[in-house]
Amino acid sequence: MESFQNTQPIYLQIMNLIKKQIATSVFNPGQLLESVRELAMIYQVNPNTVQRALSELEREGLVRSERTIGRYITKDEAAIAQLHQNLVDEATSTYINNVLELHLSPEEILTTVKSRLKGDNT
Amino acid sequence: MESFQNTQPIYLQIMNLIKKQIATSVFNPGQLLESVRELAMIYQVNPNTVQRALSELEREGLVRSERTIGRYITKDEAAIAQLHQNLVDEATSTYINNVLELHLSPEEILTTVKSRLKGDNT
Amino acid sequence: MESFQNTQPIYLQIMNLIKKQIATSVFNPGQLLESVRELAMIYQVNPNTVQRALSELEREGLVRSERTIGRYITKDEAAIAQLHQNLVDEATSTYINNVLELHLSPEEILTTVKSRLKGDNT
Amino acid sequence: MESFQNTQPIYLQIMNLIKKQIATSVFNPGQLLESVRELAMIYQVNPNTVQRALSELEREGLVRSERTIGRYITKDEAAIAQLHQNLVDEATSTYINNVLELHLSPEEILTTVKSRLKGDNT
DNA sequence: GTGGTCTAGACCACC
DNA sequence: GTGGTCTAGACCACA
Repeated sequence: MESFQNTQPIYLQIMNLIKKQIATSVFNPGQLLESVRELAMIYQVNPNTVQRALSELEREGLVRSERTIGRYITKDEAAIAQLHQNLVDEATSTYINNVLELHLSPEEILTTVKSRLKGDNT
Repeated sequence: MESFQNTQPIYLQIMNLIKKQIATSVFNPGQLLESVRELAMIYQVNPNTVQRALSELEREGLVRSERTIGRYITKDEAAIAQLHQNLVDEATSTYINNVLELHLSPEEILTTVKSRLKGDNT
Repeated sequence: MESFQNTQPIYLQIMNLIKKQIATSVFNPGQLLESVRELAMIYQVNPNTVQRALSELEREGLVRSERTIGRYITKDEAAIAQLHQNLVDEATSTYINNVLELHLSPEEILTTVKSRLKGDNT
Repeated sequence: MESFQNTQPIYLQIMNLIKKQIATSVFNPGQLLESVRELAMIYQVNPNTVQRALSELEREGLVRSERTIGRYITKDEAAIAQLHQNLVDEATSTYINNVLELHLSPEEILTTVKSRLKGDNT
């Protein structure tokens, strides 16, 4: 049985977006993040939703909050590297599961990826 | 600017599910599909939603409706092969865009996929 | 320098209250808890505040939430025993720090506790 | 029924702080206290709040005000000894009530305190 | 009915 | 200005 309506909570979407930006150095280690209110404006969501996303990121050690100042991206570059690796692994797992369900063999998967990487079609 | 709240319409989700089943021969070419009512029961959705999904599939030539009898999967095996190819390509494009955004080089992508295919960790 | 206004967040107070009730078998292992709305009525706070307290307890593994049904106290009796031990240790630490600040020697502390336990004055 | 939001009035917090300092000879018997204004600076609170705390202490006989000079700690060493005893007793009562609520037997309480006093883990 | 999420708006302490 | 907490009220999916 399938479960439709897979609407991922907005705070999780924001978390993942920021994670990606941390992992790809859009936000640099130790950098001061925009304030909750600014991010809420940017993302067009309620400040509480941003607050929750950032609290979760703090719990995961990727962000450190400093009251009366703001939030900093972690300086722990090892943690950032680990985050990056996790994102890559997750994307890869999802992809491979997808194409395995389409009955592609490992060899076919590799061939597909290779040809896609050579021919630079979007 | 990001757009959150990406609830994909249920009829699209059902379309994609059926496409996958056609492409992987869960449904065979020329096979008679379950009725709209039955599919609605199976997927736990409104019959109108199933109806819409099937109409779209018919527009794409993957399903053919025979009034008073029901709906058949297309016998056009070339179209099915093409569908399969499209699904693979789409998944591959999405994946590669994802990891390119994570700043992986083509070589790193290949390495990642290979290692994931060898060590068959879920 | 002292920091006055030590107002502990309500959701933490509720967490600690429920923890104590779990540790002392007011709530039994596996028992179904009152609903968020009921607890909000009982504690005279907003349902969101109760929700937060329970989410934290779930994160600590003391409560398990079952959607459409409610929340259960964990069946993990080892975890409950550990919780009980933690509460005892915390209370003891706080107490001993207090009386050490009052310049009591360990012998005096023991004497005080003993005499308090014999003479059953409240 | 529980009552949350237990913000203890600041003047009470200051009273208790000064009591502790009297009981532990941070302030000596007969010593001249800092002025209300100075204490307000030290504690970062409104002078009225300090005023109220000192008035209460005077009512309890622990402080004596000498107009145009200032406030003195009482010279009554018996009163100070009694104060010290009260603080110890109060802390002890609170602690023992806490652990009794956690269903510890008197023997277990003693064991817990002893072990905590030996292993001096903070 | 249940838990979960989101919004809008408020207040607080800190600086 | 900042982060943090709380309320009131709404909507959703699930059963």
